[in-house]
Amino acid sequence: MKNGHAIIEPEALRGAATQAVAALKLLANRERLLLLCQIAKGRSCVSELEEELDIHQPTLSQQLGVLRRDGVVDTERDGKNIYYSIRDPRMLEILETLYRIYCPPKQSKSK
Amino acid sequence: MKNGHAIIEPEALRGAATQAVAALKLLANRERLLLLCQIAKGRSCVSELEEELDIHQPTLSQQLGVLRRDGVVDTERDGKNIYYSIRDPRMLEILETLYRIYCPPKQSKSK
DNA sequence: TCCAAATATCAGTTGACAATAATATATCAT
DNA sequence: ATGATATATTATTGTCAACTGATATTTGGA
Repeated sequence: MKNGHAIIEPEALRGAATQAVAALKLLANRERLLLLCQIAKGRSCVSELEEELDIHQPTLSQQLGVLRRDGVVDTERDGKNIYYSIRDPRMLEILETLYRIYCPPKQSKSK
Repeated sequence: MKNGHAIIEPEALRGAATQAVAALKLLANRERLLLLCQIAKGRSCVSELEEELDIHQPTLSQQLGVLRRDGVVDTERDGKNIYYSIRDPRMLEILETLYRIYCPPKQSKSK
């Protein structure tokens, strides 16, 4: 890493860290991360997510509730279904980075 | 986000997610994130970190212990002091992204 | 060898998060 | 209005991570 980040005052740094940590906490759970990856690929409704991720419904809704309250995702009702999409572009940026690091195009390396 | 990531099989994706989540968990704590930022700026010893971050010693050592065991940091003894530095370049990449997102050069936005 | 400084480890407590089960709400079709 | 489907909420419980306090280990200097 280039050693030259913008110099930032300790107080501001703490503030930034608080924000960053809030986002990281949301990502730091395997099911929720996969969930966000799925939504990032394109909006999906709860039953689709339930099927693709094999998480059972109340748990899924609870997690989605967290993401909603934190402003990370948007919802849109279409008849009986509710579609989720990513709202916070910063989340997408982090997801991009994670893809780049942990999902290399050719070789997949498991633990 | 461009909708085109490398297509990755569900199993491999789960493996990648497991790895990513392990890293994210380490970052998803304010003190530990600040700690890593500090170390990323240049190697530092425990007492320096203790002073700069105002975390008391056993807690700090415990956190550093976690980072050590997970292969995220390297240690190097110099006399009575032990110096820490980042070992895992992937951590640096994530930290870079977080800086870009949450520590914009000019305007600092809190909360 | 003995002491002080730096760091690490251990045991106990607490608090936050996630899973589950049960129930509630909203929408559509009849 | 009634039933069925999709989603949300609530209460309960179990698990794990982090803080604290006390103690151990390592090193350098007297």
